Amino acid sequence: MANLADELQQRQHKLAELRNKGTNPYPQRYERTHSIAELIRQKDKLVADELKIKTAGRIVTWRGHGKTCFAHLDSDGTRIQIYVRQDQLGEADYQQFKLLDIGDFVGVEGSLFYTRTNELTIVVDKYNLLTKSLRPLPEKWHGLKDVETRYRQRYLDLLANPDVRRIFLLRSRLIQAIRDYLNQQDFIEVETPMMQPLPGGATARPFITHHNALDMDLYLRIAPELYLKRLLVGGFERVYEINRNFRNEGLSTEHNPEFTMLEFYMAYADYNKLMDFTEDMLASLAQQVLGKQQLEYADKTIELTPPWKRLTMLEAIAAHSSIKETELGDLKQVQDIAGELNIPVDKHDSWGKIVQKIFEQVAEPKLIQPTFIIDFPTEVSPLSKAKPDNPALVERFELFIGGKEIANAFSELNDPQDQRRRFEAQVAERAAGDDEAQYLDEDFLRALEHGMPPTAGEGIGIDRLVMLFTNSQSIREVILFPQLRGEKQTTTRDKE
RNA sequence: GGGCCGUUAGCUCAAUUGGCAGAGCAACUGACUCUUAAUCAGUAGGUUGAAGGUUCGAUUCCUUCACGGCUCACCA
Repeated sequence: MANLADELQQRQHKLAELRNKGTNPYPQRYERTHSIAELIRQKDKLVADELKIKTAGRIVTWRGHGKTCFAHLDSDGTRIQIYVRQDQLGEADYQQFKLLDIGDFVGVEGSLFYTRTNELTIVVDKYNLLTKSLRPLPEKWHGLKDVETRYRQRYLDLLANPDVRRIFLLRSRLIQAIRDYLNQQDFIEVETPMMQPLPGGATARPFITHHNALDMDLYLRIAPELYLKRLLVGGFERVYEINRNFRNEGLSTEHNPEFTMLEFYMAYADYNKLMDFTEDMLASLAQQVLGKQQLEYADKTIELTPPWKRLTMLEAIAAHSSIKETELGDLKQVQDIAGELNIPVDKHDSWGKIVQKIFEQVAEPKLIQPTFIIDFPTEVSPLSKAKPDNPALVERFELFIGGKEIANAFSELNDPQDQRRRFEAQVAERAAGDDEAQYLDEDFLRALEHGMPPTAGEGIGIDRLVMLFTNSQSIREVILFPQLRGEKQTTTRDKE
């Protein structure tokens, strides 16, 4: 009795035996007087008054002693010990109790006391099986370490590894705190299409799908941007959306094909205002969720207390290399520099694109403390408003923390004629072979022609933010079910 | 897609130079009425990721494949 097939069979036999004795192993409901967490909170009164309680949980440990048994029940991450005695239950019920396994859910009735070793414990008068478990849980002491199993069977990971549970609790609290923060500032949360006839608002390869009844191809969105801006045209002045984007790109420790993005738009603001706003928002979130404004990330301490450093992209390159700003003036110069740095450059790459590549190579990984990189090349920012004094640059920033890009924001381009020219430049790049260049969206241009107020908008990668807040080195650690290759077909043995 | 590393019992891990595949926990049987990584005695559990190859002999060496991790490229 002990390879997996045998153990599964063993548990099936116990299940059948319980059924034969009239036990329903999967009853509908169980009325508790207290959750386990509530028992612990109210323990002083419950012990002093010797009150009868009913609670429920999953059996996670088991120590049998002949005619008594100790076990721990877990409910929603909180554990309590139970003490089961044959002289309390009677022999028949006690023998049946021994048919239970680690992993089963039970409801227990009894009262609280302290053991000799001073552990709060329920002495059980009566129990009910609530769910029979047919597969063994991972081992109690070493837990579950196999990364593949952790991701494929995340429920086991959550049961076996308390730190994993904490990460996803924190993720939930962080997202709730973001909603609270924005709602307090008069933002409204909206939902825009995930399936779009044209994938817009970012430079990325999309997933494509097909609607049968309409007989049309649709793209899973790579960004909600163009729809959110239509809402600004429609008179909503502060909107945000927290939802999934889909990009058909490679996977890495920082990229999952579907990822969660916050985008928000603020009318009458520009990118300078958004930098102030972002500093305050992230520092407030850290204070609220972590209780402090410092992050421990990869052996470094990150200080989120504002103000944060603001550097133009050209200044950042100069600050982190021996390149001078004046050496980045024209296309030929940056092509030469890229060549010296062994940065692969495409023949038709623009000045702006090469400058961005140089920046990513020499400066980006060094931006550990929060840093706004501002004033991007216009050529790589087709939706951003140009700087009034220099049309080669736009009012755009990206926020880097811990060497990762966390946010991307700009003064939104609301001049429909300029926007049309920018789209046309993208179409030309696409024709030249860049399959990530953006599409010309006539419907969006029509909206802009009706008038969008001056607006600043920002996107924040929620997964990466959670990585920072939880000191996680891989995006898979903060996504419950990260994308993996298809699993091998389950073996016959495994199905038994 | 490229490079490097990994895959041994349900879980966590061993196995010397190529020489009988092992331990702890989990499981099963028995003992045990305050244990808590319960204890004690015993039992069982393996297509060493898959398929080939070299060899008297392969967990070990070689090839191909699958899956995972890191990394490079692409991106956020």
